Amino acid sequence: MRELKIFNTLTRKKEVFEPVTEGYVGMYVCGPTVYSNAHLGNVRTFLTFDVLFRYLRTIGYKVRYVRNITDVGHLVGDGDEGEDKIGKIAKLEKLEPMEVVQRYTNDFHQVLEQFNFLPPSVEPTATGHMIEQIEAVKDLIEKGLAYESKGSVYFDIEKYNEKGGSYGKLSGRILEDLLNETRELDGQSEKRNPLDFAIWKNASPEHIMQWPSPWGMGFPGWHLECTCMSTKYLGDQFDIHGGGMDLKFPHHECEIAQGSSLTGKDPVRYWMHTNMLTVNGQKMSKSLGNSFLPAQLFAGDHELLDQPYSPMTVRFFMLQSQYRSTLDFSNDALKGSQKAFRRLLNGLRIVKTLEFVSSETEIEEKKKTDVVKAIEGFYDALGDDLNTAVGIAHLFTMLKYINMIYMNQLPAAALGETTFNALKEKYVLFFEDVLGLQEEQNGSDVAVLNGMLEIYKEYKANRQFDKIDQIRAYFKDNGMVIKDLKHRIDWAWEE
RNA sequence: GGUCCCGUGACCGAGAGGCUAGGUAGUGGUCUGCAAAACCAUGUACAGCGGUUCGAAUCCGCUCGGGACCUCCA
Repeated sequence: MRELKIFNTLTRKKEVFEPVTEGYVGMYVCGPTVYSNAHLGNVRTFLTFDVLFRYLRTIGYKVRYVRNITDVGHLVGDGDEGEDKIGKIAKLEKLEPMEVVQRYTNDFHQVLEQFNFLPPSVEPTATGHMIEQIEAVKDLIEKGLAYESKGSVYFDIEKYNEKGGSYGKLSGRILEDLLNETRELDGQSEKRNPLDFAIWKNASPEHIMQWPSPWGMGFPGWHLECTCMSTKYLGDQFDIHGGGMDLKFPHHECEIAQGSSLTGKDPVRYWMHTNMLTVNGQKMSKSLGNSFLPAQLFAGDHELLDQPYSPMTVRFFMLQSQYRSTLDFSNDALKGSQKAFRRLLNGLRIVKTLEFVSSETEIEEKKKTDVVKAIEGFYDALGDDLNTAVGIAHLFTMLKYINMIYMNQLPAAALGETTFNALKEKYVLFFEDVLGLQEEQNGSDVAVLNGMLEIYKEYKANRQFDKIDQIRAYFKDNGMVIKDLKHRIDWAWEE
């Protein structure tokens, strides 16, 4: 098994990954609250873990990837006092809450599919784990770490810390500072301490999402679902927990508090947090109103865009940066990625057709080493805290040799058969399986294209250049170009 | 106000004490009916000012600029 280093938020260091159980990885990622459309910022986070999932499998791990859907309990506005997000939309649009949930769950799935994400192993929902959550609340009360107040139940931060917990350790916060800085909010009288958070909320009669519980009708607190679902499917302590940086505090901090209180174990070994996607240097977020919807991007239908960009272009664009850096979203950057991605994509088509031809040619050691280094470099880069940017740099080195062979600038034999085959095999593996990039279909029929190329050849033999230009124009209109090479005629996606 | 992060060439973006990241754009070349593609060559970039060091984009300090979290957010 190749070594994987992960930057662990808990220790603020890169650590060599060691799974709880050899050969197996349990990974949990906080999924979306399905009350609105997924935007590109959300996509970046899920993309990071999609690539991690793919990479872990590629290097031989058996991975159970759990990504939840939050369909209740996530409140609008401040702390524990707002309305349920889904309930609010349901009321506004006069829908059943489950209709809201279904609509945006479908949207979420559709978006992820467009970006070629692998489905997780388990995709649990909060409403589907009501019993587990109620049991967890009971348990926490019994352990003296939670208390009931007016039909709601709160987690007791002070008790937790008295018993050896250290609330704030993930986000680097000091409890005293937090206590001093907490803003006074209305209705906090229900809590003993402003930092305490709801694990069960009392529901007023008009609240449309509620369930019976020992504390009356109500619904679970947001943080609790992740604790219940992660430990249910991955165990009391599991390997990797991921999410956006903005969930570090308080959401993940609360998960640690709940999880370790319930099981006596620190629930997560490696915490990973993805950085934000920014627009003009500012975080893309729903509340700031600067978010892009994938559909707007694909249609080019946004004031900041002057053309559409395909899902794979965007996927590639995001992979060109490291997940812990902010990534700024701009037209110019996207354009560069589009061109670069098409080059790589044409390389994919080409490499699949290349065959080794043995010849008298001597092996060119320098080039051979170059290829081998690029292949190893790709693995090393991904193994170094998922550095896809560096991985892609190595992919471009591989592309260069693929192109040289294809163009007859370098005989395949100069690399030696083993290296040639590795180049061919790994390029496809890295591109498709690890990075999750793929050909984007536009419905062109390869047989028809090849027929046109035959005609092109005839015209060329007859030096009928006007006809040739016509064919070229036709290809261009369809996003393709004809590659008129010395030794062959082929087509490629226009870059 | 508290905690933390970032500022890299025309643009995007890796790296994190000595070793050409990469991509896009530009320029020159090889090739070509012409193109395109491909390949080759080409940029003395690391916000500013000090300091540590044989050596700093990388470490330390200050200044300027930007951002995140502290409240729902991936």
